[in-house]
Amino acid sequence: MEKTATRGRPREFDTDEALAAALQVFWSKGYDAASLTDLTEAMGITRPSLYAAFGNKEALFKQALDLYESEKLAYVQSALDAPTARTVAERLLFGNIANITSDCPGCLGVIASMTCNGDQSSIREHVQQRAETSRQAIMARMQRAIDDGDFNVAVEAEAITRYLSAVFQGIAVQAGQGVPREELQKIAEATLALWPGR
Amino acid sequence: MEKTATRGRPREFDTDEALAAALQVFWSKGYDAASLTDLTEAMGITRPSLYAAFGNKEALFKQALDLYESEKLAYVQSALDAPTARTVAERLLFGNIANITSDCPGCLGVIASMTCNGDQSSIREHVQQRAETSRQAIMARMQRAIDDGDFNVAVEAEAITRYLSAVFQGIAVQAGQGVPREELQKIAEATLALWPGR
DNA sequence: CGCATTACATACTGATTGTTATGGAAAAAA
DNA sequence: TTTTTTCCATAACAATCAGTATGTAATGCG
Repeated sequence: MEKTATRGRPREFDTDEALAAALQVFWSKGYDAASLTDLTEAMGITRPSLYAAFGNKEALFKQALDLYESEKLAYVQSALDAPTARTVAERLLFGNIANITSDCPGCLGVIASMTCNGDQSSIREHVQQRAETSRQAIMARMQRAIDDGDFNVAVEAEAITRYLSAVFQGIAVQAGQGVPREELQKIAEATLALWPGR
Repeated sequence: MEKTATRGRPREFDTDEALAAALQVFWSKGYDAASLTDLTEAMGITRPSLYAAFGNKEALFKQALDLYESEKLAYVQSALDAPTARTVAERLLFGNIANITSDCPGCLGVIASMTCNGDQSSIREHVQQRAETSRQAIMARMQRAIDDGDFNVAVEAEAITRYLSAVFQGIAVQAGQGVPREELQKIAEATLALWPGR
């Protein structure tokens, strides 16, 4: 733990605030398009301070992603705790919409996974790995729902999960295109209206 | 028409081939990430030749988008000609998957609309305008299907169109993440299994 | 106080971006 | 052939990118 090594000149900015500002930038622009100038201006710090505090751009992004997950994606856990497959889907979709339309349009996960398609890009792998973790959790929940008899037609856990993810991601794409929240909610409502079971 | 103003030295490359190569690059990398070096190498021409033949990067992209629409999106028209709402959806979804998994993963429209989120970026507007045109056509088709009694539940044309678009885009996103074709097809099959009507 | 340590501010690095100026090569028109 | 027009090849352009070297200011410790 490096809690209080308060020797030398103290920092003039709050690390958490700066990270939140960086998250905002990454969220609205994506990884590649977010330049260090954009970041430092939004964070209110200089380049050397950024590197001293966060390492480099990639490390900063990963820390911003941590913040994003802990702050913005609490609804995923809430969804997993829902009693039936339908309510799981309901919470996921509407939680996603609320999350998406809160500050900036679009979903950071979707944005980042498409934005940085350059070469090796460990960022891409990193984002996808996190998404995969969530997907596995949702799929396990769907399997339990199948065992519980939540569905009134035969479904596979993986297929229904990928289907739900597709609607989820499509909503994020359309949000990024400027589609208003009410229309996004209609997508979610339509999905739930077609949902095969309780 | 500027067909044969064959005065002076003739071109040493085929414009259509070069444009097809450029499309390939834009498709796999997106607009911003596709550098002039990437483009000229893939096209087999030099930078000045590119600028003489196509104008600049933005104009090249728009011409590549024209080629993309005419070559790859024929299935949209085919889908609009389908007899029922269900078959329209079927052709759209499977046509999309076939298109997506043919050469490079991902959908150029989705990729481009998310990739270039920088500032004004007329590219973004351009892509979205084309997508909007397709969406309007699909929505009109869905309205006709409603009038024809294709649906067995009450639906709005805009809502069902946006829902279908969301699945469509979600499939493209997952394709870009490397999800194999069979899984994408399961998404389409699930969507059709839940489709409310004929 | 003086010293060590840490952070800030300015300005720079080398690489890469899209775009273009310059000079030579090739082919039709004179 | 000479001229004219268009193309290709090399190399440069200014701007921007991520990342740093350097010097100074501010703190805690002795």
